[in-house]
Amino acid sequence: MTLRLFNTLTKTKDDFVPLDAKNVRMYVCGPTVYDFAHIGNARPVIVFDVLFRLLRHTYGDAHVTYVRNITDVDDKINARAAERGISIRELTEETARIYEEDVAALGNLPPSVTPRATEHIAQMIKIIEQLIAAGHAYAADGHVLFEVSSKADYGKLSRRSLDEMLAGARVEVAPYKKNPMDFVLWKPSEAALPGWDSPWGRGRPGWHIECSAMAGEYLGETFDIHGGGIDLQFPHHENEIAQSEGAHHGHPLAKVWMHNGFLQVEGEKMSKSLGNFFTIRDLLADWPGEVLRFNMLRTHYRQPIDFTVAGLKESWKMLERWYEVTEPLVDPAPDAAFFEALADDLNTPAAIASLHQADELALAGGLDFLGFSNVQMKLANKTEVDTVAIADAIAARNAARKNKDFKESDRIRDDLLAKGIVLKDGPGGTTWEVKR
RNA sequence: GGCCUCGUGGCGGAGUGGUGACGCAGCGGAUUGCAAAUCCGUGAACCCCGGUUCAAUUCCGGGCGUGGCCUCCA
Repeated sequence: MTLRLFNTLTKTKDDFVPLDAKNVRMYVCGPTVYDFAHIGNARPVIVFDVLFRLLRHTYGDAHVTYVRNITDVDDKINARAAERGISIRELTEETARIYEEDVAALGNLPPSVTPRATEHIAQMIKIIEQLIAAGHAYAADGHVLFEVSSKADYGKLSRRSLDEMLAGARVEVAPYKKNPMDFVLWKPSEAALPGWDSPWGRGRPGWHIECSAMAGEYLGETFDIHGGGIDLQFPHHENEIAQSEGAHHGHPLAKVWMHNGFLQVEGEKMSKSLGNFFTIRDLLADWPGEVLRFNMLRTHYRQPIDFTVAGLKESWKMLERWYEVTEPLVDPAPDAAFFEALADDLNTPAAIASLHQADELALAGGLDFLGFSNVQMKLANKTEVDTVAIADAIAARNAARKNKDFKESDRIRDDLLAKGIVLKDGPGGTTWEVKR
């Protein structure tokens, strides 16, 4: 089985050949921790978690390093902390903790390393010094800026030239910039804001440098896969490339760049003003994490996805049916069709479709492989109801049915239904579930 | 305005130069005291206009529409 991945850099789907099969390396941009993560943020986490699982399966658990950072220094963070009247540290710690809980509830494995930006300031400063030495950056007015014109291939990831970008021309014009497209690597910090001593005075990093620093620290100059949302392609990833390659004598940052598509909600852009803005936490209150995860994987990662309640219901139904079939199995293993689908650029919809044709063992194996455990589904179905009272009612109803007292048996059934309990009479007896 | 993305049946969603996946819903049947659940069966699609070809949903060109980026809202 050969893994094939679509590379945004080349726009082609190529065979994946690791730089070092003993240590396959992947970096995915994590959250800036200033607020709850929303369902759109969940997509790359889930998608690249599946890739992480597939890489571990292929190369061995001990031979894959997956880094997903936490950005805990940012102007949005500063603003939010001031707004809430709490310290920056309190805000970032609280938000990061919630984030970890949320992504765990969605069935994601923890990455190998979860570095924090504020713990890598020294590495950022080092890269900036290297960039200045290499003629890719300049200090001006307390700032350090990356000089985009110094790198001939700037724009190669997003396939746009400097001329094209300037044509759009809505960039911030600052007097200290040589070129309007030059972007900030380091900027001065006033006393009230977080700051670190640097060769350019007390300051704080620009937006993109933290990823270059952390990727370099844990994965080396060049690694295998860099992932993130398509919205990060420009400017974030483009600038990461410029910084890392500029500091590393032009050595490529990542061999394969992968980008997941955008998410919409009920056919519309998710936004607070439209009232269709959902945090992961909101959704977890109403839906098992597995259902949210399954719903995400039913669409190929590069396609746009429309997140709908109807889709969630369908996902729940499919999962539940499968769980009923697979529950007693102990030693599951996915089949070849399943892996072939995943190996083809992470084609999760095709992999899921293969499960409909699979035998029970392969079905259970496929579900397990994709991170579906059934734990939350069971909880969602059994919590906050009186299971003893339900069992009693079922016994009473079955006794009535035996006596052909259907008026009484139907009364009991309707009574339970009114409490949100649906009965199912199967060949093995009567079971129940919570109505949705 | 520039660059890019996507457009498949009621819905979701793969895939392919020629025998039209799969799932959900629907419909028919089995089962059931009646339902629900379950099982079996089943109709239905490739945005528009050109081009290439014996043959296009699939390749090429144009158009229309969706969405994204160009503004440190993923």
